[in-house]
Amino acid sequence: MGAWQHDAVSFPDAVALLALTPLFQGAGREQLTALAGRARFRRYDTHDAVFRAGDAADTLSVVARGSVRVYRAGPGGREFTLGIEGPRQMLDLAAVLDSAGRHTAHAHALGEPTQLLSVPADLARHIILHTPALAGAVITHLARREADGQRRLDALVFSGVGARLAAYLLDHAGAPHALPRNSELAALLGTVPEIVSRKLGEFYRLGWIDLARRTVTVMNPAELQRVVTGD
Amino acid sequence: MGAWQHDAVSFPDAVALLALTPLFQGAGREQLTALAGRARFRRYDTHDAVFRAGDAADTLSVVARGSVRVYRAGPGGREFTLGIEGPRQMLDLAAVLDSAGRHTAHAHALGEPTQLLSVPADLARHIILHTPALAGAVITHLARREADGQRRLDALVFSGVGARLAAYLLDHAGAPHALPRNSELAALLGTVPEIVSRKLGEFYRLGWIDLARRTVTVMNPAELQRVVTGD
DNA sequence: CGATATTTTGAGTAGCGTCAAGATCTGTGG
DNA sequence: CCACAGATCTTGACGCTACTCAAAATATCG
Repeated sequence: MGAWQHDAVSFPDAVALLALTPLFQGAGREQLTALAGRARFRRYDTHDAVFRAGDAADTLSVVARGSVRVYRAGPGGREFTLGIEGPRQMLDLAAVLDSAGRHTAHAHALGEPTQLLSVPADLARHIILHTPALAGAVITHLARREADGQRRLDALVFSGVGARLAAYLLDHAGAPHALPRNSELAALLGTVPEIVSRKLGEFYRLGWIDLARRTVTVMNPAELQRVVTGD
Repeated sequence: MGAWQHDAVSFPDAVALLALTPLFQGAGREQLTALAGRARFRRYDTHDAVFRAGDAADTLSVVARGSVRVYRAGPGGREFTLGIEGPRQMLDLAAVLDSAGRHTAHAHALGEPTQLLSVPADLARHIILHTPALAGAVITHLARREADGQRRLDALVFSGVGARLAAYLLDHAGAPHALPRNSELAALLGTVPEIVSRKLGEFYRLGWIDLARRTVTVMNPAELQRVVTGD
């Protein structure tokens, strides 16, 4: 568990953060102050658990600094990453909004000292439901996530690791991009680190990507795209 | 495309159907009549397309009779079933509620002559957003679907076809259950018909299920459960 | 009873996961 | 700046699962 702190500066910071959060764009000052009034900052060190599957989803958290990885755990220590949420993103909104909600995934802090702002779930729920603009934003957000989820499902069903890795590379490599560890990539793609290593090596040998000290550059987007599409 | 009809009896029928739809439980008479006033019934024969990926999601449809399979198409004619919606269920709610929405999946009618009630998307959206009880129901619904989607994702990542089939059997076989075609099962589980056939045969030979004329009965739930969990 | 669809089964293949060893990287303390 | 320890990456060898293609068996329906 991470240490948490709540100091005098919290309140204005909380209002400012909430005001910048995409999902709370439609909120008025009144709602923001109500939320901020019961909000608390917490700080987490890298790898601290933010929540675990089975925990009651009684607070809605917004990332203030750092990032949080939400994942499911499988047998043999394998993990599957559902998402990595950075600043201004919310954690497991779905579980929090489902009134009987329990978290169905684990989440832990990544990278830099991570700071989250948490507000009680029932308050967040109440305010969201009674502010049409917020409800609309939340619904749009959940709808998009469902579409994303469907895309991920059929990537798993219809295509192989090579295709999923190629898609990742095309997404994240307009500019040269610092690759995460192979184990993180594997968790993102639904495979194991060894396979990621082999596929990366393969793309490199084909000259489709350049790879130096964990920095990747896409050299041949067209060929990668062909792999995504399915040879 | 299916033939459609709109007759004099439509309106009261539409109000009645909407009133029974789980998602519209929170709607008042006023909202129901507004929706029903612009609703139209359409009838589809088996295999008629209800919508296709890429179509504008400009109407929200509720199943009145029959059922509709929503699926994504992969290479080589393979399909992956996202869901089968029966009476009082809504079709691809997520796409309809995402304002810029286009359908990202295909849908076609199944079984009996299928009848759908469709209301314009913008009207549905407007009414939902301005009725807190409705917004709440929609949000809860989308949240549950996200949880379902996550469960399906990790079933694909962490377990094999055998485990997914066993889970299906345990879900649908309190009572003896009429199995769908192997191709439908395959689309549901993310595999191909041949594998479904083999796995069913295997469970049968082990005595875990009984299988006669496409009617399956679970004989040994404990062993099937072990397969789901992961040996 | 015949025609067609569906299921079953066999045989071959490709992709992925596992295990284990070796190579490379990273950070630390001397 | 170097040496060392621990982590991470790479690579090989192997087995298993699932997919493909094709043919035979069975079921379904008129």
